[in-house]
Order: sequence, then C-alpha cells, then structure tokens
Amino acid sequence: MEKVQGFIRKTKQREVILRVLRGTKSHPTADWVYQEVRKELPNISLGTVYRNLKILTASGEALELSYGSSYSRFDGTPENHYHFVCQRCGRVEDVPMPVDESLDRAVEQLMGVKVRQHRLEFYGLCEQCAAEQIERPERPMALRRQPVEERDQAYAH
Amino acid sequence: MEKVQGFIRKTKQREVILRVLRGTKSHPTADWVYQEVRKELPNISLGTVYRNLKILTASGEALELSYGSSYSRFDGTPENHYHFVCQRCGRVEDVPMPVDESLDRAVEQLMGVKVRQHRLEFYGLCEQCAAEQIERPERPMALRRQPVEERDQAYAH
DNA sequence: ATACCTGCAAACCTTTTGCCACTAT
DNA sequence: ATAGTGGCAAAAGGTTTGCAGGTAT
Repeated sequence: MEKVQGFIRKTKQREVILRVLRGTKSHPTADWVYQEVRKELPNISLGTVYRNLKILTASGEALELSYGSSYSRFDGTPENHYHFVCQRCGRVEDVPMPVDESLDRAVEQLMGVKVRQHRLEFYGLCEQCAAEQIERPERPMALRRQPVEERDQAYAH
Repeated sequence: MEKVQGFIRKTKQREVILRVLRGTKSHPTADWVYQEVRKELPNISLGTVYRNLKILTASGEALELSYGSSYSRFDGTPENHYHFVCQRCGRVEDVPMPVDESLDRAVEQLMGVKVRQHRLEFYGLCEQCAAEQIERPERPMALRRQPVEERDQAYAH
C-alpha cells in the first residue's frame, strides 16, 4: 500500500520542468510552470507538473515557497515574533528571540524597496520528535506521507 | 459593487473568536478556532470564522501565518536564500543577503530543538509599487480586494 | 433606517489521486 | 519483466461567496 519510491527515473517531463524552473528567477506558481512546459510538451498535464514539482522539492533540486501545510494558522499575538515549525509533527512554537528590525532597513538599502516587516521561520524537529527520529532513510523522507493523527496533534492546545 | 467596510461592528461572534485566539499559544488553524468557538456558540458557521479571522488580521488584531497567496511558488535555486514579497503586486524577489546559519544554532540552544533551516521573508512594497502608493487609507487596506490583473502580473517572467 | 453580519450551502480553486496504459531501466 | 510515470478526470480539502433574514448603531 505504502508506495515508496526506490529510485527516480529520468523522464522528458521532469527534465523540462526542472529546466523551466532553473531558467527563471520569478519564483513561479505550479500553473505558470505548467503553461511554460506546455510550450515544449503540449500534452503534459497539470497533475504531472505537480507530481514532479513535489519530487524535485523532495530531492532538494527545487524549493517550495509555502507554509508547508495547506492551511493557514492564526496567531492572537499581533506583535511580530519568530516561529519554529516541526517538520515531523507540524507543531508551531514561538521562538524566544527578539525581532531584529535592522534587517528591514538593510534590505531597503540593498534593494531600494520599502519593507514593512519580515517573517522568520525555523524548520526542523521539535525536542519530542527529534528523540523518536532514530532511523535516517537515505531516500528523501519528504516523499513519505505524514500520518493524519500526528499532524492533528499540532492543533491541540 | 466594491464592498468597502466603513466601520466594524461589535458582534458576539467576533468577540468570542478573538478571545479564543488570544487564549491559546498554539497558532491554531481556522478549523480549530471554529471547533473552540462552537463550544460557546454552537450555531456559528465556518464561514463566519473565516470572515472574522480575515477582519481581525486586516485590522491588526491577529496575525495570519501563511504565505499570503493561496498558491505555492517554486524556486529552482536549491540553495537557501531570502525573499522579498511585494504586498501590493505579489512579486517575489531574491534578497542579495547571505544566509546567516548561526541563527539556526542559536534557536537550537534556546529551544532544545533540531533546526535544519530557516526561511526569512521580507514584506513591503517593491520600488515600482512604492512609487504609485501615494494615498494612505486610514482603514486597513487589506480589506480591499486586489484586482486580478495586478495579482497576475506577478506570474510573468 | 441602514449598513454591516450571520448561517447555510454552493462555488471556487489549488493540489492530490485513482486508474490504466506506457516506458525507462 | 517491472516498478516508476504520465495523461486524464474525478476527488479532495481549505477558503470564499451569494443570498436572505437578522442586528448593532
């Protein structure tokens, strides 16, 4: 039942997707990639693009700029602060570290933009999950689906 | 047609939602908030929770921890680097600033966790949008819907 | 009175999946 | 041979919205 990838095969589709991704600096959406790839492979499907984007992300050949989980989370503390996200159980914790607003000024000078705020998030394993994390698979672990129960524990108070 | 909020009325629903949000440190999802609020207001609907979460976020009484747009964006440059996101046009740009990995070690020592990476994103107005941003509404501007054409321009190469 | 709000349900939209034929190894 | 893949279309799942009746101000 558990479909675990033994090896990743080389295909035309994946090759073009990666080339398109590397060929732009625009941080495109999946749909944009789809439209681009379609110019070369008119029959490719959106599903394939998503599948390969996920594979490329899991194998470290691309980055996915998103919150990770598909839902938004809300925070009743309006003052900006940093967060730590456990990549295994999904828990989100505040980081007891002061917000460094001088970073905003630095970016403004570097890029000529107006910065209102920044968000800093750390990703890794929380104390509890790090303890349970004994084995270390050589294949990208992100390919494995996370059990729903574990994800849910993060919603508990 | 454009529904612009002139003032925000005080309602039981919004009051309870804010109280629930302030009463937890768990960075809950909208659905978790819904379940909690329902204990006090059994007839409230998920839609109302979403609507109010959005209003609270826009008025600065809560933070939304998400990427902002509903889609993921991908980046063909696997090396970690920082991003700047224009809150007006949605454009995403790389920040020419070295990644400070000592932050990861600092958080590990502060929290007793294992940090694999961090993500730092700056939000504000890009040079172009800052120039066009002449007026400054006193009501939270996030309440206003963004024209589709402007959002789309961010997908262009 | 008059906006604003709510509940409900349908609609939306991005992302995921099942199925089956195909193909790289 | 055989597991990984792709195309297609349906499904999923979080979030938004239209509507019509309520409700603060």
